[in-house]
Amino acid sequence: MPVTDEAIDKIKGMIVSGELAPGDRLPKEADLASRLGLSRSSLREAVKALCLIRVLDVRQGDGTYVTSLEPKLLLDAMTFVVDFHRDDTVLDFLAVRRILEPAATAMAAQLMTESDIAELAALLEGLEESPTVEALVANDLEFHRRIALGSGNPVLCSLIDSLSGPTTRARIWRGLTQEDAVAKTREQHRAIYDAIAAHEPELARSWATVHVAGVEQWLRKTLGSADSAGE
Amino acid sequence: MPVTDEAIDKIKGMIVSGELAPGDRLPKEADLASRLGLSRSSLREAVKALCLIRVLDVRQGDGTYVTSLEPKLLLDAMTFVVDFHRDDTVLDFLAVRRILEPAATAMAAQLMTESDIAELAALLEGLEESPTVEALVANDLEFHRRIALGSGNPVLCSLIDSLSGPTTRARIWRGLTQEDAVAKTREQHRAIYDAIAAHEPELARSWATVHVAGVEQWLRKTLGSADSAGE
DNA sequence: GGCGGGGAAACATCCGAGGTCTGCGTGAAG
DNA sequence: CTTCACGCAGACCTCGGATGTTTCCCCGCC
Repeated sequence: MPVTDEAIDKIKGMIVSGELAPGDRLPKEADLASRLGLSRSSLREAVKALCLIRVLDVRQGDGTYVTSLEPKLLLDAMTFVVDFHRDDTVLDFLAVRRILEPAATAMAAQLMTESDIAELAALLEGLEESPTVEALVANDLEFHRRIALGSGNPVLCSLIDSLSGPTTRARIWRGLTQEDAVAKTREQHRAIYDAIAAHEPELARSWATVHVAGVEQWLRKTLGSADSAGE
Repeated sequence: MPVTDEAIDKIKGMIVSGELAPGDRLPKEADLASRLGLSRSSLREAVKALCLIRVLDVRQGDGTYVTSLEPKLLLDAMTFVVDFHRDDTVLDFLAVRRILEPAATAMAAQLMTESDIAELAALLEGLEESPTVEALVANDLEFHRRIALGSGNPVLCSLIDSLSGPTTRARIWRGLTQEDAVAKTREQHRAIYDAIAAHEPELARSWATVHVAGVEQWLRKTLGSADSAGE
């Protein structure tokens, strides 16, 4: 095994074992390198890798620190990974969302406070009559994020957030701006909101299911026709 | 932004844009470095980082290649991330499993073939009467993995697989080997299997829910008493 | 046709030098 | 006494080159 991978494992081990706690500062490059028995160059590769997944945080002129290791932080890194997936797997991701979002929505219907709900309403009201694509995507994303947040489970929230990555979503909306899809989406968002505001978990779950399934169905049709047209 | 991060983005861009397809080979370090306008050292840091999340695959003496980018490969990297989470977030992860596993089990009940089901049965039979902790964990993990695989959705499968990381699971089992928990778990596995074999999605879903919720409840109690005892 | 040797290519590792940024103590000005 | 600018030390950033290791593949031999 390359020394760099070994270094990654060792640093991981130091964190998992508790030797390095969240927020702790690592020894300086030179010291840690000699302690792990490798060169600074190789150590830097290991640190950079752990940096990409948000486990370490290097600050130039200061030092290298262990991040808070909060679920949100670590799962956010997954967004980066999801970006790499090609169109033919989008449906699989959407199917997972179809499982997670209704559950999160039901939980949110039970847990969201009145002020949370008021903010959700403001979000819906804040959308123009004929919004730009960017505004639409941002609003849609924020709406679902607020609900996921309302589930009270940070892992669930981050996961949903990552799965509906900006790239995927933007790509979908780009073709969805036509027709009456915008109006229908708005209606469904409103229905989801109403169910949450009424604290009706099962109703909220159903509307969320309908909503995601609608997107899924539309996407399936679009991809299908694109396939037959393209090849 | 550091040149290394820039390089990561550029390489990512080359892949997402299609300039580099899965399986393609990257230019050699020296060439790519000069093309991206940085030194080999810095480029190597970028490559190493993308390597950790399984986007690139470097083979000494050969070259650097783009991986298949399959969901399984990329989401497997998440296992690495999940390992970093501390005990106090395990419940949140388990709550997500409680959402995903029943759904996957229901899907599996509809989709698994007779030969798949036969293999699942063999797995259950293969467990000794008084298994070691290692055997128990391996068997349990494999049982749930097969079911997740049977859902037909690779993303869902990998996600479930990652969430029930070996570390977490092992830690749970370590305290669960006593008492009648082993027998109860075996019973529930059997019930899940029966429901799948009978192709009864809703029954399978319910048993899976019961199963995961049981673990969740037990863990909540254990963590609770540990907290009150420890502090 | 099969097999083994040898060379070329590419990555792995290390080292050392200069550059840049940050945090913080110091000291003067208000 | 408080505030702010200055400057130093520490730590990371980037670079270029040199050497070791592994793999691939062509070529000659059996």
